Amino acid sequence: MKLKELAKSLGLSPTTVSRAINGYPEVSEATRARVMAAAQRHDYQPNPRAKALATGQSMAIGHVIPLATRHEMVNPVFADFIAGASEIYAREGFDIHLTVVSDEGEEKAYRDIAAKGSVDGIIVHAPRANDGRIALLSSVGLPFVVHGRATGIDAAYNWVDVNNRRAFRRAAEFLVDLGHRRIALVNGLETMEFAMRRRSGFVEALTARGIEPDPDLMLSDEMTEQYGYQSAKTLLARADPPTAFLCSSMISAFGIRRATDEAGLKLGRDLSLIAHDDDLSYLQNGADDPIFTALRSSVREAGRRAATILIDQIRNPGPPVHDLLEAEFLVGRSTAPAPHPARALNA
Amino acid sequence: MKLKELAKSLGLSPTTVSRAINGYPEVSEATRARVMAAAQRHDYQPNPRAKALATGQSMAIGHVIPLATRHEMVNPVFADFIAGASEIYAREGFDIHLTVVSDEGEEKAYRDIAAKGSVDGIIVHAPRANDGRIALLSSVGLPFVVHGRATGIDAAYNWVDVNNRRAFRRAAEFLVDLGHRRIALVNGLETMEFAMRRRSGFVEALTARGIEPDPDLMLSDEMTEQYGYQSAKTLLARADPPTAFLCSSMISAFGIRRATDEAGLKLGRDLSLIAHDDDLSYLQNGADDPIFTALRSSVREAGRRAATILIDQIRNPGPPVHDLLEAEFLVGRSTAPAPHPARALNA
DNA sequence: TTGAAAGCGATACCAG
DNA sequence: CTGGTATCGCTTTCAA
Repeated sequence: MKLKELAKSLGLSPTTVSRAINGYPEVSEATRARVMAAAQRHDYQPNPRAKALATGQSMAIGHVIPLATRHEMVNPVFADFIAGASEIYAREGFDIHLTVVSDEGEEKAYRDIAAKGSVDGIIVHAPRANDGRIALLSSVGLPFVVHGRATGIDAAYNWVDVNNRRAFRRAAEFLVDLGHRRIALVNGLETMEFAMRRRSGFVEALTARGIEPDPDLMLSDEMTEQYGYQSAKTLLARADPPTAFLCSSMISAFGIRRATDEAGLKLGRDLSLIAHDDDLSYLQNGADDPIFTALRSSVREAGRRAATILIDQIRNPGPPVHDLLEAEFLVGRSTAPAPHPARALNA
Repeated sequence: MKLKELAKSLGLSPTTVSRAINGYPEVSEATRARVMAAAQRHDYQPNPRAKALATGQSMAIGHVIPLATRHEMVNPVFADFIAGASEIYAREGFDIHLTVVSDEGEEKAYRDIAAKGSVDGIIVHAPRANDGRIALLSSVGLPFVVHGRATGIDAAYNWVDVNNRRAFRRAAEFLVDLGHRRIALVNGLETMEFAMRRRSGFVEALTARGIEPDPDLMLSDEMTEQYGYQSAKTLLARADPPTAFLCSSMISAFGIRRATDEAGLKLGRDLSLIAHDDDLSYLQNGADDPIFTALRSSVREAGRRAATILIDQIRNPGPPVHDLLEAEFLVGRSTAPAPHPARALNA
């Protein structure tokens, strides 16, 4: 069913029908009701491409997700973020236009999307320091929101981020307060902004507590299971192994768990976790494992907020908006002060 | 830059320029070269919506991913599958149109997509038995490929699937051959086709080896970490705990590992894994942890194949195509016959 | 409050 | 081989 047919079947002009459907005020309520009813009855769906061509609005949001070829699997965070965003999109009538690019192809991908005008706005995932994409998008004038932040950018831009620095500072403080002195940081690639922030939160905490951060205990790489495993294995083989791990991803954390397993150690559950919940209460009861639920709720919420901001920017462009989620990266599951499992090695 | 402008700048008609760019034969090679050069120079990108409106082809593939609200995180399999598919799409010039729907909204989502004609084809994820989506899509005549299979469908349709039954049969056989008699199946929701197939492979293997499958040891639910944890915890608390686990997802497997950890057991690495590799060689060397790489390569390959089939169907509709990937679901990492860790409970 | 007609940016038929 | 023009389905002035 197309607009013209609908119009004819009602004895009206396409103009009027279009106006009725799109809620223009200059249509009498009587005709509007008639039109709406008929539209319903015939299950009329306006052709989005025709509409887009006429209005210049595509009612679509682009998500470009970078795929490091070394990644063993796609970062689940992307999916959860998108799930959150799509709740908003669905409500507001936007579609998701997904582009998966390898690291090299990234700039070209953005350029193409902008040139083709296939979307009204873009979500930028996994920003890096001095990220060229931000300048690129600003220059083409396509609204965008960054999931995360990029330092080294002079222009203001929209972003949504969780409070990574604060989360890691707290996590590290927590470990220190449990009595740990040698804490390993198994971090993500520190070309990524979030990893840099996490590291600095970590260092801040140690320094504030009078502990000299040991560079040998601060690792950085793509966060695979393999990476967590190898890192932990290597670290535990040292003469002075760490007694706690602060890790930047659950996937890598599983690798760490495997390594401690193999070493015959029982980790004091010093596995890392991002929690949107702001307090440590679950650490005390431990009834539910909050790793996944917390991660999800945090990332989804970020997706929702980013989508909301982006749509708002599309509808009425204004000054950039920031949104810092007070998410937590919490540590461990043990209710008692953490044991120093590594001592078993030397025992 | 638009076609008309490009044409004018070349002193040609839009018609000719369009023909040159789209590779029509009736253009002299000289003009074509001129046109292509100019297009390059001006970074001309045809407006996809105008093109779509004119041709009736949207050059987009729809992926509809269902999101059970109970899921703690988005199934990473979707992302990896899409990553694989998008390799093909990128090459062939298709875009991805992503729709995330909650279980209830699903049928409507498909109906809308079909009615709006925003895509040239659809990938159906996570089919269920007697899946209504298949009849729906067949009836509207939109090309589609199912990732997985659905029984109870009379019409023929395109699908790509890994050999779940065979994989689980083999996995179970492997465990039996290691000496296990009480093997738990921690399966996915058995309303899902793949889970049903896995279960039947499992049962087949036991039966063939003269072991009566114990219904109490066969669990089915959404595959969360929590589910794996609770299942294992409950099972291990029995008077006659299982000595091995066959599990349907790595996420749940991590939960199982946690439970065995807590029980003071050292799993004989009876963790489950999908591997595209067809032999068991890595079980002997164990140098690398193949869980993630194998999963990824298998699912990505499925994505690639599905995309290939779908695009082919779009271009020249023909009889349905099946593609059964010979992926493996393998068990454990131990090179020696598995210990019976559960005995420790009774010791 | 309604309608006629001119776009939006491409494709494709029909002439030349 | 090249060009004029109708067309795709909808929106949006401009007139009535």
